[in-house]
Amino acid sequence: MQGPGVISSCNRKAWLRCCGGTPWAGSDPTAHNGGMPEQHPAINTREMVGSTVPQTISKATRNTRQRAEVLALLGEVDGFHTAQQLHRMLCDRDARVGLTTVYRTLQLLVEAGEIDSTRLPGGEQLFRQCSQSRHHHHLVCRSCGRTVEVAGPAVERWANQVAAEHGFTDVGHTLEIFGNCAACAAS
Amino acid sequence: MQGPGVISSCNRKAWLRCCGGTPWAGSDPTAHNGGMPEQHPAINTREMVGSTVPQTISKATRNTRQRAEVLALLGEVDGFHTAQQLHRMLCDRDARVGLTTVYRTLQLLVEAGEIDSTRLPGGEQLFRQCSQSRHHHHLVCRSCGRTVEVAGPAVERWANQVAAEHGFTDVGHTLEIFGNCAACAAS
DNA sequence: ATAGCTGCAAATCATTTGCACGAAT
DNA sequence: ATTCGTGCAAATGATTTGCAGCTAT
Repeated sequence: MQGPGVISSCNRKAWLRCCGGTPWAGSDPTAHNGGMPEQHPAINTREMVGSTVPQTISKATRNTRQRAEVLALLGEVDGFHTAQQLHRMLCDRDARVGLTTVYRTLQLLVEAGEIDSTRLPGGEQLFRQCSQSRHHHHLVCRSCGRTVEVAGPAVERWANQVAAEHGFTDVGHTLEIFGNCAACAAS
Repeated sequence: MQGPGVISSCNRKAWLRCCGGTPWAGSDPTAHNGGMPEQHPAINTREMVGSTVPQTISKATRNTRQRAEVLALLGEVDGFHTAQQLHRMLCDRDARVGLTTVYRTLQLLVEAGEIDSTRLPGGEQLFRQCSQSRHHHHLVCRSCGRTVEVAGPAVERWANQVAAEHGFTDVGHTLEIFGNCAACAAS
């Protein structure tokens, strides 16, 4: 049943089936990383910093403890995490925030443009406090989740141009690069 | 609750909530297209043809009627469709194939590399018989689903280079361009 | 014959929603 | 005081799986 190690969309939900680890663990059968201990928050790098992220949700009218908790956590962890993971982390630090609230807060933040969200090839939504306000993309390590924000002005231009050539307007795009980072390759 | 018309990840499952239409219908609040009649298979264009798609699933050992039906349908419709949509279409043409089988066949095809699959910003998986065997990307119309396969050698190089610069190996990437096609913009 | 298929029903799983209660303004 | 936020439980909806029966080979 296990498909080849390509970046295909097979093995769908299988990734998160192991609800404890990072969503990347074991995402690629060919990866060097078999299984890391549970509750191991992904170690990430942020190479293009730029602190522009406020400590309150602009759109929000009320500042509650749980929102503060979520915001605080987002400020501490780097890299992408699923709502479930973030919730688990909150539980681990006894932050007492309901899963529902985590989802709702995350959604608010995304709408407010204060956090980034992508999707795992498997379809699960990932969230990350983004340091850049401009449009950018991510280079994500398949095994540890280490993330690098990359800007690709050339790509933006190319995408817009291609779209224009075909008569498309209101163009937007999604682009993520996956790979194994040096650290993981070395280990 | 409605955010701006950007390609953000809000309004998640709301898209497919209306189980009858194409997943694109109403995907963008700012789109010109309100709601098209149900069961309206997306009209698509395929600009980079190249018939390399066999009529049998290579990996499969047995050729069953239902697989043939799925393959046939895939050969007729253009553009991306969800498994559910394809199944509905099969029902409409009295092809009598179970939803489960559609899912299983589609998965087989993806694993065999005979069809393409992407995800809607909302997370649902889309399938499309791809005409190019090489790696390529898609330019998808947000309202009608019209799809153009585009090759972006420069992007491939750029992605690989960026990844390499950061020490990443086994690089892969996903890239989709969304927009409103000329036809939809005109209507 | 017989290993694969198929499809129904039931199971998963992430995410959403209804609703009554608690908290921020 | 109100209105908004919270969280539990239940609902949703796409996708998967168990399993008994059917069918290509």
